[in-house]
Amino acid sequence: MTEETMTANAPASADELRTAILERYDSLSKRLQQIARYVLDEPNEMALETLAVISERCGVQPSAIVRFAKSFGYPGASQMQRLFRDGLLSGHAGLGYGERVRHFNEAVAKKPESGADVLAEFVEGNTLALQNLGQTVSEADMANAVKLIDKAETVYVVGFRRSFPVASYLAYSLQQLNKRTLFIDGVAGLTKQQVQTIGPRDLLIAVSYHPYAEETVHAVEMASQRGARVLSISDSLVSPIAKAASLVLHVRESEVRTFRSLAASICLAQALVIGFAFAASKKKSKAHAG
Amino acid sequence: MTEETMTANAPASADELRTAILERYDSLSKRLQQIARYVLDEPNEMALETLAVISERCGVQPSAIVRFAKSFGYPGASQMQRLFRDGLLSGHAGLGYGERVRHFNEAVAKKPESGADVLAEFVEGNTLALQNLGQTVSEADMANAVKLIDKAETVYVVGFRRSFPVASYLAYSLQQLNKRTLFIDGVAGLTKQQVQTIGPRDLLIAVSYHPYAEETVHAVEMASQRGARVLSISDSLVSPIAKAASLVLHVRESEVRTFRSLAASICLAQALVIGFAFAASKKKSKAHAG
DNA sequence: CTGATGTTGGAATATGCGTTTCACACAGCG
DNA sequence: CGCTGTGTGAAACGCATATTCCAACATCAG
Repeated sequence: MTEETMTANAPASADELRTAILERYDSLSKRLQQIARYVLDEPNEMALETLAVISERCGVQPSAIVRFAKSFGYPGASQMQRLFRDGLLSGHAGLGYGERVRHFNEAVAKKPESGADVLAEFVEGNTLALQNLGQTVSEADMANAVKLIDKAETVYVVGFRRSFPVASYLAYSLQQLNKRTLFIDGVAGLTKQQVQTIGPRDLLIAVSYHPYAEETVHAVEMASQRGARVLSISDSLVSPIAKAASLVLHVRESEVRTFRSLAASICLAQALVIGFAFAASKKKSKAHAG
Repeated sequence: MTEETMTANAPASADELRTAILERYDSLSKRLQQIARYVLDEPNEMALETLAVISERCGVQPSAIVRFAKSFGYPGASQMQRLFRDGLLSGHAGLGYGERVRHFNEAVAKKPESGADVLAEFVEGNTLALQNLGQTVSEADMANAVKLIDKAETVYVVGFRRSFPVASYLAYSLQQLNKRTLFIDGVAGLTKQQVQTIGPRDLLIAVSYHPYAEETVHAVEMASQRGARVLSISDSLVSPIAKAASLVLHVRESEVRTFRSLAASICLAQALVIGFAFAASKKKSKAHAG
């Protein structure tokens, strides 16, 4: 039996497949060895080129690749390709990120109605969102954001509804660090009046997610008009608070049963604050020395 | 001329396309803007999912995506997808797995001076905290907490300083779900007066971490004296707000460079809210049926 | 209100894909 | 030398996909 279709014990990750190939390499036929080499050497190509392209690149027939995949227990070559795609998405964080995302979505798709393991879903979803955050927000963005805070004479913070917790955290923490901070909390309907005091040397940190609160959008526009810098934390690069911003930090929150989370945003906010804390302390010690 | 097929000056890289979208975003039609947002926000999906999947994810017809691509000068949507795939490749370009791990470890080892290092640490720390949360908080606890909320006539929510974001999130979300909620926000120093209205059929949700804010502790004591139930979210089972509580949800937050996080607490709060949402909707439908 | 212009959704179409099939090549063995 | 079983290549198949097309719809100027 040359082609055993035992889907059961097929390698479930790119790394597992790699080791499996190395084990069985000697027992493979010449052509299959040729493919094996290519699979080991060019995981990227395997991930996102079509079978036709791959087969041409390594001088093999498409059917041979299908045979190769089957000999390792996959129903077809596509399923094997998926492993490499998942690996590509995962970056260097956890293994099998892509697969976990898919698995997670599938699990959530069906309605268990248990209500109790909602927590488990959130833990999983937020974990994924955090991993994603670490990968999508660049070092440069963080550095620039910290610089914006550092240079500002006064930091204004605004965020309503769902964004309010994030904004309040930012305001509270910055104040704790002795940064001159004004939290636009909307109490007594004084939002506009509070924003109107912003000036060209100040920074407005605006937090808003879809659907974007009117007050926040207005605050951003007003701050921009008055010449202040704007740092936006949002879920889209084209959100109403992103256009006029000097810098946009893009957060993709997990969404569980139509409820979007905030854990990733809180995480980002906190990283921002602490990044600023270190920058500030460094500057201070430098000033003392000089 | 709605669809000009000018392949000549189409953006040649993912970044170019991004800026091109941002430029022309306002002049796009509603549906095309919807797609633009997705393209900007989910480059990974754009890279390796099929048109059918993408169109479903952002609630659009496949043909609309083709139109979008054509409006930016591509002959079809596939050509646009290629950009993102190439970008994905260059992003992780050539880094072997071992090399990536090494790079990551080096980044964590050195003292954090730029923001991204801090972010990476937080992502790691919060991930662990989330996992821990999933393991330590039992289903029974969650179910009981939900029951407490469900039975309460009015839910009072209190939390100051670092706990304020969590409390404000709880208050906002419960209110959204049409639960009668009173957020004790401490505005105008009316904390005591607000708590004094609590009664035996009400619930106080108190959020507090070390060092425990006086006002929160007082609020818990007062609520307990007045015969109300108390649900405490805290970092210790013997904290001042735990003693008098009907139920304590124990959250162990991650601590990075002496700054404690909030991601796990937010996660718990959200799970709580959604657990309640399901319980409420189930109850409602049951009432309708009976 | 009306017509013109641009936009949208969904069925129809055609292309390209992965997969299967089958004939052939080749080695092992009687 | 012929038979058998396995590996291989090329073409055919079926299918999913991207794409096209057209009718219905929204928008807006006059």
